[in-house]
Amino acid sequence: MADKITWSDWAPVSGSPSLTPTTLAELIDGGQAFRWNRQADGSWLGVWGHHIAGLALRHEQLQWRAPVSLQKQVGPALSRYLGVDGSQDLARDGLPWRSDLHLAQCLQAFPGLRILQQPFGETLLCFLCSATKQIVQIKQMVELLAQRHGREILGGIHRLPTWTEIAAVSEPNLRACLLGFRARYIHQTALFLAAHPGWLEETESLRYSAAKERLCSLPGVGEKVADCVLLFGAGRLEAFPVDVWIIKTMARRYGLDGWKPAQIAHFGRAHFGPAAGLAQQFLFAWERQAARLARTSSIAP
DNA sequence: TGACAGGGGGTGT
DNA sequence: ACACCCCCTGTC
Repeated sequence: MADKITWSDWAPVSGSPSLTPTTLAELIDGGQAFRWNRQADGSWLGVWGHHIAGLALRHEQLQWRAPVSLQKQVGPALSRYLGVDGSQDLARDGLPWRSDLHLAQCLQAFPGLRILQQPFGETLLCFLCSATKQIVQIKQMVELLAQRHGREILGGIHRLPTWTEIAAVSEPNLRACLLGFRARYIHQTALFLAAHPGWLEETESLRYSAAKERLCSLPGVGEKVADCVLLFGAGRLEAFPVDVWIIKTMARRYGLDGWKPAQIAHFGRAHFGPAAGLAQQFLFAWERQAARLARTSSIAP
């Protein structure tokens, strides 16, 4: 399928820090994005918007390539997508790692990890799929949505459907993409967005709290999903999504046993500051890795 | 090897 | 608190 494609040569991603295979996997396949897949040769193939790219590591240096016909647009789009402009380095240094030993440990464990800057509408769609689902399953839904309802880009690879395109799909047909009860939320959201042109773009431009309030008015969007959309799809680093992993990690590493999600979110923003969402990503990566290690070595995390 | 629970990046009532 | 859908994963 993807082998019909003529690829450009591999080239370094300028501005990217060196990465370990683990951190690269955490960055593009760790729950921020759902359309990166490992290929037989160990490289990654990914799709966002109407872009297709390959990523690979050579001696910890990040390399990229693109289908030759798309190469010109993919280059700049990829830099933006990966957030390698340096702004996140400042944000990262501004985190309270000097006084927070656990945070320092997390930052050190995943050097180069960052927040992706994905297309806003697409991020909303992906996180509407995410409720009580694991990454593998979310990827499956998103892939079906793309293959069945999104326009083909190249070589059998499809982009995700736009909200306008989704509005034209019946709820049963959405459900057939393994969406379960999420199909109704996505269908209703699509109808709302179709009836309110410009609503999404306007939401993206609002300040964090106003944007979050608007997102939460959509069916199927609560605080957690809204924060994910604003963090991973609009670069709002102050968004601090609280999911079961963060609840676990805040209980265990910060002594917040029994705290409710809203309380944890409040603590997170107060403790980690304006880039709380970036801190969240490191804590999240750490907790997931601890769980993986525990599973393979049967040692309590 | 195949069937069978159990539970899963939440949201809405 | 519990239903909402239903696929993955770990077990027997």
